[in-house]
Amino acid sequence: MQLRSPSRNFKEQKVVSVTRKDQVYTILRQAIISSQLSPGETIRKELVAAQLGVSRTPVSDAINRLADEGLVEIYPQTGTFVARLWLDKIETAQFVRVALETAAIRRTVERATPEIITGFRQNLERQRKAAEKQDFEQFYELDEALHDLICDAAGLVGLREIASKERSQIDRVRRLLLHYETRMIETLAEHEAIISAIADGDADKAAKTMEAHIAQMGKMLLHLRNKRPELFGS
Amino acid sequence: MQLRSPSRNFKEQKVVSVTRKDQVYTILRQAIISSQLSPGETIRKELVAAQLGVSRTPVSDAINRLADEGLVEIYPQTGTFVARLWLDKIETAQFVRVALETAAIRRTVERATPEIITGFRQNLERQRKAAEKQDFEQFYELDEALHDLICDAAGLVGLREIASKERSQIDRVRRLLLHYETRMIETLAEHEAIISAIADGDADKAAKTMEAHIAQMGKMLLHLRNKRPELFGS
DNA sequence: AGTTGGTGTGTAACATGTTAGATGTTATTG
DNA sequence: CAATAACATCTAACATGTTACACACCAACT
Repeated sequence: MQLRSPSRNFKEQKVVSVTRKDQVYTILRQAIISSQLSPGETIRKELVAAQLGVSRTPVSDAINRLADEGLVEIYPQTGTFVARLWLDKIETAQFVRVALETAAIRRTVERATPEIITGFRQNLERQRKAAEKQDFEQFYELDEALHDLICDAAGLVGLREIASKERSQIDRVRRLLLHYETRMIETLAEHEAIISAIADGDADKAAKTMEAHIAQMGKMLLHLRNKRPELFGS
Repeated sequence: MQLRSPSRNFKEQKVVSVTRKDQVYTILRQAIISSQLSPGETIRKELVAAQLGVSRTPVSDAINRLADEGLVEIYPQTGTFVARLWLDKIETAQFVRVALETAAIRRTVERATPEIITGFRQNLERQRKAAEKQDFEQFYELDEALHDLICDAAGLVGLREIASKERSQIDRVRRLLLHYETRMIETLAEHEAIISAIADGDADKAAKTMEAHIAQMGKMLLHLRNKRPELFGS
């Protein structure tokens, strides 16, 4: 018997081992965030397991992780549900998002190389095209990608993952809002202002613009609650 | 058969259902953060299960959660280890901590009532006593509690849990540092400066002071790596 | 001696069986 | 008829059995 300790031989945490629970997690998360599964809807582990052709174990593991993330609510011995929208939790998520992304953008301003700026502008160009085509889904994906790019440009290992996780609540709300109001033109203008500020090296302006950009969602949220109260909790 | 949907009848998420996996999680987390389990050490699920008198399932669940939190490293089909210290991850955790806590303190300044300020000062008083007694552990606990109090005072549901989770890496490092260097006097002074700034309603000063306070840890970290390189990864 | 390939072992991942408890329903009682 | 208690049912939680795979070890070959 040999005690194996972590050593250099390990394929250093890069093999993003795609276990079944990871796959199930990704599928369910996507389904929840995209509102394919509605807030409040029941999730039957056994059914999910059958549909995906796996046993209950990886499904349970995936759901536990989603519960940590606040995307599902588990009531012990009773049932599992897609998390409803809780205004106070969304408020906290917004706060965290603003805090992280404004801080990240300040670092990004310090570190942005011409190549990185070019990457931003390419994304903006594609956003413009998507906006012209009225392709909401595509525009939304590019929006998320841009925020990820800015996070990455801050040059901190794992920051994107953390930010993305904390953003999941908000991403879900935004998807729901997509069907009611789009603001694509305004959003695009805001993105352009942010990138310009970064290109100009103006950290304060970039942060301020980002903050205002993120804050936009608040008003629309109340609008959604009036139209679809069943999606909300408490 | 009746489809149960989440309703008001539920003991609304307050019964912090203490399942076994939660208990195991708490025990292991505490053991890791307190360095009772050293970075790099092997964790044998079966052994842990036997020691705690439970089956492998709740242990696995707890460890999965700890892996999400970055406190353990799971190598599929190979083994599970207490996470080693990775400078780049700690750097990211520091960044996140600064971002969240400076943002939180700005809100706290706006909302701090006399009662809340009194709570802060009571904590400081106990810190002073602990410092006089050279009671490192007690002082450290009060330190964490103060940061939690400030988070709570920001008035955002769940913020403390998020901040606490993102802080776990750093808490672990601080515990290890405790044995080498204490800085209790200086730390106490920094805490007092932060609270004074809050009491004065000076948000900028409070945030600046907090940032400087958190940044202190950086230097000591390199010191630790020289003394205990085996705790570090990469 | 260093490299390569086969083999054994131990572990996480996965599957499935069992238990406990929360809730809805029905029966019972005043 | 309302309140309450017994019951049925469904689900997550927990236990345990099985499989697949990563790594260590060793032998054979260059």
